[in-house]
Amino acid sequence: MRQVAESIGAGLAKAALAGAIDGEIVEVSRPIHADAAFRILTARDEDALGVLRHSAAHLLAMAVLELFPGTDLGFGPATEDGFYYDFKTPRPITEEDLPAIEARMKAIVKEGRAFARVELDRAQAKARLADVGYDLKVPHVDEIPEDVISFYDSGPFTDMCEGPHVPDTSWIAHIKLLAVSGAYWRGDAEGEPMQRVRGTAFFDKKSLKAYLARIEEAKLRDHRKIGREMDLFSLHPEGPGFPFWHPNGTVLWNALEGLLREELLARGYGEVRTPSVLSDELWRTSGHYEHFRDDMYFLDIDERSFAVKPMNCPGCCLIYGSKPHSYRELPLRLAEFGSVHRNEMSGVLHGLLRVRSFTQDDAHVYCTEDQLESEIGDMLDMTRSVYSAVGFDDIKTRLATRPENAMGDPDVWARAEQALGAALDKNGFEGAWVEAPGEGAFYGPKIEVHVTDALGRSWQCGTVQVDFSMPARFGLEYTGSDGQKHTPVMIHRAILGSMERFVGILIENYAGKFPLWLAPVQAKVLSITDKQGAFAEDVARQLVAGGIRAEADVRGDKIGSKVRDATLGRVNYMLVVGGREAEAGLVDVRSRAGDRLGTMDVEAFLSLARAEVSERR
RNA sequence: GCUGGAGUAGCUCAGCGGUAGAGCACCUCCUUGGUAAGGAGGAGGUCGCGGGUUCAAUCCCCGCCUCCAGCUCCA
Repeated sequence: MRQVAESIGAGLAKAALAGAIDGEIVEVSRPIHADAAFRILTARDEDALGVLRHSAAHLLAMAVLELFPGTDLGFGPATEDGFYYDFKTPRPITEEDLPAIEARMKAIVKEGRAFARVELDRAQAKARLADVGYDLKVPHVDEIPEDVISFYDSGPFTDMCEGPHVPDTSWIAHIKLLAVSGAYWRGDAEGEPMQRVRGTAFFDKKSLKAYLARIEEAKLRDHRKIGREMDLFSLHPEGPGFPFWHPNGTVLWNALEGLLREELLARGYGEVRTPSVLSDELWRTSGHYEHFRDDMYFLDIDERSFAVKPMNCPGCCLIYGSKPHSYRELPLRLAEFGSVHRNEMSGVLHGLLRVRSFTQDDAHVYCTEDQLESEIGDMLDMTRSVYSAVGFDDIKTRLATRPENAMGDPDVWARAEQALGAALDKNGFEGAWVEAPGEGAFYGPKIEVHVTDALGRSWQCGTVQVDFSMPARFGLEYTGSDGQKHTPVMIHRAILGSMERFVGILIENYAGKFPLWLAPVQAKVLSITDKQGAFAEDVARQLVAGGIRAEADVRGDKIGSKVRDATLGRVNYMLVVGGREAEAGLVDVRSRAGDRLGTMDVEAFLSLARAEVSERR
């Protein structure tokens, strides 16, 4: 392939880091067979970064083996953000070792060691692994389906690896080791403990720097830190994973609920509330007891066993089943801001992003199979509308299809998957969704909705799931136009997913600098001297009466100090009142960003602020 | 749940076998200053919890709890 690249042009040959033959990515040194479809990858290709990073993982292993002789290797793949390699070293690697490892890596980069592919059979592969002391990988050879097993040699280093790689180590100049952490051989907690060194690599210095800056920026935006600074929420040892919402955080929560309720009303939903504690039998009927009892909280009351709800759907099904239904009522759309509790493993808890009690902006729609596509379409439309209002316009979707252990008729599955796909196509996601084969729930296919935040990070939030199982389990029915009883299809959907998690994501997305309609403190009236104290407080009262969340700062500090505090407190508008303003009954308005909007009367500011709130700017 | 690390004032952190410190925040007083830090004073701590070692433990040891970084998991 290198010759082909050269024949096209010397520039291309130089830029060629890998190629693709019949869709499979390989290195440029690989021969091209007759009639093969091929392309040449340069740093600009999407797949190129993965090749570079996997090569960087090898580079890391080279350095570690040289610095820690006797190290055994685990796996070293590229990841979304970089790469890692798992090691079993004679002595533990610590953070302090990373600079030395990185320096050695950079020295090897300068050597420009080639990645030379060697192909062996199974027995040769095992012998070679044993020879270099990679004991962990020996049994793995038997699990490789191909008969030809490839190794990549770079100087004294060799590794069993599928490839492909960049031509030589000089390509991997822009690297950074980030962390060392515990891992297990093949991710098995019972297995061999290992150490994972993580890092990242880019083709150019600028991208690497930008990535590292993004990590720093993410730390500054950590919702746990901002949550404390803005007094939004707190967590306590008395309730690990159970967030406490403070007044400021509850403002955010209520604003989001308000937004969702507007949409629910417009889209023909009814809102319901169901109890948090329900009898065991319900959870046996729904199937949750069987599948998820380890994650549920149980309690005994009067010799009866109850469980705290881990999901809202069974309760909603009781509402549906409380009376007979006609096909004329369908689709029946029931929404619930439902608080659920799940006993997640202690190690996974993380601020608001992973909790044990959370509130889903849930809804269950009972409909016929024919109505699936239009109902799902409306849900996607609502998703787009809500996300756009909170500032997320970059939305990605995945369609998770029938898994191995699926229940129900495969034809019904196929039709449902078709309906989901069609709904995606017709609602602005055409060409923008990917299929995730086999990742659906056992009871039905689902759509996952991911948003991209201001730092380019992707978060899974919304979900739309078709359920062929639960209506039958609960014996739910409707009478069709034929006079016969039929079982409805049920759709579960959540737009934000979890209110807690979504607020956490929003905090990080905005770095706490919320648009006016979400901001806990929308305006602060700052007095310049004590003489304006009463006026400042009166202005704040007028603002509150006018529907704006306002406070007055009448401390004996200087105006500069008050501006600074309000700015750090992320208050959207500062209304400065000194002698001139108090005299004229005006306020001097300053935005959070520092723009001076001039003096105006309170009514003028109110109408400006109200417009901004109602438009959710 | 597993591996490793951490827990000292509201926050960020220093200290370290002889019962505790700074900055910011808070309170009081002085200052009344026009758009990102005016000054002085004061208050605030069972050094995460429980055991042990010691004449003496915030400090050393053991157990637990919580948090952090990963792993794993996420209906």
